[in-house]
Amino acid sequence: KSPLKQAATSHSVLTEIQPHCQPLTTPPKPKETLPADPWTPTSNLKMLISAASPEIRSREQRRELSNCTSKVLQTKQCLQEQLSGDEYERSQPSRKEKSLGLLCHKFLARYPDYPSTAESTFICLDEVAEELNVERRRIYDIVNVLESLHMVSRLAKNKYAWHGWHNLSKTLQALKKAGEENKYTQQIEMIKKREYEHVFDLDGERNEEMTRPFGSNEHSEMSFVELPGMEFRAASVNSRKDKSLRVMSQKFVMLFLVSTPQVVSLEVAAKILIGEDQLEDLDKSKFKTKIRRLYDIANVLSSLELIKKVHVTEERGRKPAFKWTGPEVLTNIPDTELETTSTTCPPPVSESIPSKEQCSKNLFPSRGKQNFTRHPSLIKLVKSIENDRRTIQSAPTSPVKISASTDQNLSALPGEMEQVPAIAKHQLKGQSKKAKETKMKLSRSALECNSSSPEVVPKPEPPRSAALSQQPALTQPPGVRPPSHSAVAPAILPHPHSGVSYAIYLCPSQAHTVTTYSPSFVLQPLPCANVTGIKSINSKVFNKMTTEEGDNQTATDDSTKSLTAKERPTVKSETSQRCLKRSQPLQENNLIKRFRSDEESLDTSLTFFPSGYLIALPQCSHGSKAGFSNKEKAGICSLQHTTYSSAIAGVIPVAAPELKAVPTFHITPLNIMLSPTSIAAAPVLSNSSLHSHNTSSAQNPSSSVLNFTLQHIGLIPAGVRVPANPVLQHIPVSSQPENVSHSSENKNLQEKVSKNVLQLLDHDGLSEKLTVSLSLPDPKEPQTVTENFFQTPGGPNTVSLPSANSDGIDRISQGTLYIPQRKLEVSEN
DNA sequence: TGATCCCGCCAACGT
DNA sequence: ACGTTGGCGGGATCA
Repeated sequence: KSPLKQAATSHSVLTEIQPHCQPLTTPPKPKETLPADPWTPTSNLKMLISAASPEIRSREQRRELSNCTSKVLQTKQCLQEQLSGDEYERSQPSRKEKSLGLLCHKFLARYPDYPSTAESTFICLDEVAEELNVERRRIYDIVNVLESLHMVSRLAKNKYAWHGWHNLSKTLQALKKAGEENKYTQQIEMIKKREYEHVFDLDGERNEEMTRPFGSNEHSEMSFVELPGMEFRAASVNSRKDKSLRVMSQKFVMLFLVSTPQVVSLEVAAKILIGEDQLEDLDKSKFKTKIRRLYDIANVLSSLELIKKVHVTEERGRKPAFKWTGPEVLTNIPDTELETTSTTCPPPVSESIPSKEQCSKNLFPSRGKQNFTRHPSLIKLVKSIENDRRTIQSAPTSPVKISASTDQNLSALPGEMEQVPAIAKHQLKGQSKKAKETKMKLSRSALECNSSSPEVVPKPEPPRSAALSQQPALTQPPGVRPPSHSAVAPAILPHPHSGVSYAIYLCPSQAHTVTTYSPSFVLQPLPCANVTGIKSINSKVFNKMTTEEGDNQTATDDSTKSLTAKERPTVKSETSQRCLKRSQPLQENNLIKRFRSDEESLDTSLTFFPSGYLIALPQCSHGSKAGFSNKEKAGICSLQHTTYSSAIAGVIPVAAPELKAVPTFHITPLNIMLSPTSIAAAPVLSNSSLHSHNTSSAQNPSSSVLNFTLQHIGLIPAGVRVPANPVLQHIPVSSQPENVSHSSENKNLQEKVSKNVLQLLDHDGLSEKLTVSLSLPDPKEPQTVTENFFQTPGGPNTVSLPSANSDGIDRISQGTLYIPQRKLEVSEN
């Protein structure tokens, strides 16, 4: 039966959070107080084995950590108790300490992230429940969600198998596919639209589409998505049927995977999950219940760091939402490879380091059997990382609940079974500073092996990254995104002033839900994207809607802007400071206030821009692997800070600066959320440096590489090829003149910039070109195109989207791309 | 307050 | 009949 609330039998160190210092409530069974791990009778043996297992050691570390924090909590509680006299019972286990999320962390901590595939790790629900000291009911909640991700599978009653993160990549791909098939993208838009109309339109006429928005509802009851090779196990004992939570969880995840700003509000999710087939009777209580369930799911997903809570600010006000922070999921991967290729998905806390093999293999994620020669520098890098890890994990450990066979496997296949300690980040939040330091130190060591400047520029980062992320981003297997945005960002952002050219590729499939920003306040007189030329079928609706929204948003925009500007000072760039001043709005007080209140939570309001990819066409590494200079880093950091959402979209693990040593493309996902402010205050670099870089750029990437890259990440279909260097192509840009350069000095740059090509690709692979006229950057601000692009909305720079190829525009108007000027703000916390 | 979401009743199942 | 699962929603907490 479910244990009594207070039946405090601490079997696991992990349960130490449970206050044992409360005398009144329930006399805690003083029974087993031995701190040792009573895991199993063979624990001694395991202990010996684990001495050699890095995995175990790291596990131990993690546990220590959580121990530490929990102890703090404990003492704190005890103190409280003493101080307040008899505050007996209840105040103790604060509600938060019993949260599903925390529980999930504990749960996850029990198992290796990447368990041996040879031996199964089993989960006995009873045991777990007992050891974690919770009712079994709660474990079900967790397990059900994990099951939906195929991280566990049911073997028999009360018995599950733990798979860890092995399957996640595949699962997500499957889910994404399912989501696409289910037309979730459209559904989301539908809901949003409906909602909008509901608010702003009082005229009836809404019900025709309300009832049957999506023509094909044949499926309508999309059931549990299973993985090939996974299902048999489940099938053995699983009497499918309900699985509501599981299915709900999957659907929820799908929503993230198919929506372009990967942000899903609870409300929308609930509506879709409720009514996708059934008539939309806005049953209040049903809705409420759904929301409750979604919270449950979200808590687990959050523990997995697949999502993160944010808030979207829309016309309606702040709405709870969640943002996908999990790995980017590629779509165009053939099923065959889906099944055979086992891509690894790194667990949240990036403490695991992929093996060399993984690293190199994943460098070119999921295109299958292609064999790539590892670049020497990469090998070196990986090696040093591995060394680092060994050092880090050299601490002795105590036994862990893993089957002995697993352990042996681990030692037999070092580097293969990387596991990532899941730290109870919740508990660590208060110690984010420390964590950050640790993280920085570690990342630095990694950076150093790359010979780049050791200075790691501290940057504002979301609180969530307080989690100990002991490994630099570059250690993440490609195709997967490290949990911490900051980790990836540097890589995503191309050298700020290298004079590199970029091609912008928009992925139409993502363009559906793209939102853009409509500047309506003084400081941004120029629209960032002039899409008026696009005559979309839907345009009427969206125009109307977006316009109003834009107006409504004005106030928010201001504050947003200020906020970002305020943060800017972190950037060590005199020029940027100048810039900042220039752009600093009058409402400084306001800003500061706002900033202060949000500085912890990084409540950055951001604007989404059309998704796509910024692909740097590097001048082949300038001969040296010269890392970012401090200044550069600063610039990068600042940028990354304001564009953190792009991190999620990381398709290619360009992440590590190290990779610069390898001639490669920097592909920056343009899942950009820009805050107008950041744009205005973007760092400025010296002209000279720009020019020098420009002139020095001799080599162009071979077109084959480019094509490969594009194909690889699914931007273009296999057959299609694009010119190696768009910059070399002269494409007349008509709209350019409007965006007047402020100085002739900049002409060169301007020309270069304006020649960048925006390539829109169709699902079918029919690609059309659109030239993007990237306006000339401010003469004094010789940034790369990338930055120009970033700055566009704020500064004098503008990007005119549909400037040339009318054909392409038409294509867009077919419905593949519309850019509602809805503004979406996302803030953490 | 509203947003969160813990708790545990109890029904549907499985054995 | 009894144990497992897990839907569900009241109402406690949190912000």
